[in-house]
Amino acid sequence: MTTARRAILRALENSEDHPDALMLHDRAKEFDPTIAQATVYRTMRLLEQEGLVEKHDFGNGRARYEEAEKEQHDHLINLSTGEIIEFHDTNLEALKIEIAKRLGFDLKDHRLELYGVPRE
Amino acid sequence: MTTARRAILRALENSEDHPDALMLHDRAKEFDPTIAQATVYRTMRLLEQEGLVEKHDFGNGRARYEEAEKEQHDHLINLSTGEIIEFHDTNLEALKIEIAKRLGFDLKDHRLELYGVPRE
DNA sequence: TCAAAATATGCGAATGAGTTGCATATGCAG
DNA sequence: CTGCATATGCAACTCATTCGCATATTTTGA
Repeated sequence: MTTARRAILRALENSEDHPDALMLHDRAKEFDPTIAQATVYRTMRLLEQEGLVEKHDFGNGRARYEEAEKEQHDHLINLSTGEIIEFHDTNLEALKIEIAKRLGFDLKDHRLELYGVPRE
Repeated sequence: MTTARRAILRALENSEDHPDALMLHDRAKEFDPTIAQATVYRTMRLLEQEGLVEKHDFGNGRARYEEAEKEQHDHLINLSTGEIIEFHDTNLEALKIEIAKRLGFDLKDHRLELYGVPRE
């Protein structure tokens, strides 16, 4: 556990949004001003492999991260604002598992993103 | 309509899988041996913007494409083999729309991929 | 507590998918 | 056929992410 890693973890804890590596680098600099981007990338890869962090691709080139502790949820992206809304639906979870089973698979992972615009 | 574009369209028609730009480039070379990668990228971007092609990211860095005419479906990726299986589930479609609505949004697009291993 | 071994860091260079500038080639309208 | 608009090939460029390597920081264990 190094200064750099502590800085990244703190930056992550303080983030309510879904930051990308650049944002995390900026935020981590507050706790360790000399931290390098490469370290952020390396640490995020590590955290992802350890299952402590989830990596998402919301479609604009940069990977975005969130802590993995929370209960299972998916994302809805507001196309008007870019805002990301988390949601959970039990029926949906069950249905995903059931569909995989029907096709002859055990579901190991999944990815669901809804893209929508606010209803006027 | 140029030689290069015809070559790419034929390569696409002949593809039952979900090829990436490199694969399409290789396959298109059969019809136009001098075609450049840049042309494949440019053409795929065009086709995607026109809505004739769908672009997917199944998670290994290269975008993958399929013709867009078919009816709506999602993908299950076999983690053991990389094989991609298409499926359609009406309940799932309805549920996605309903969830978006519940959150106050009109669903414009979505992305669902299931990752699984064959049940032994 | 301290030195050696192990691991992580910062830096800049490298990678790899996708894009772009530009001079040339091709397609199409008249 | 000619002229002009558009597309192509090539090589150079982006941009996110990764890597090599020399140095710095942590950890181990005597």
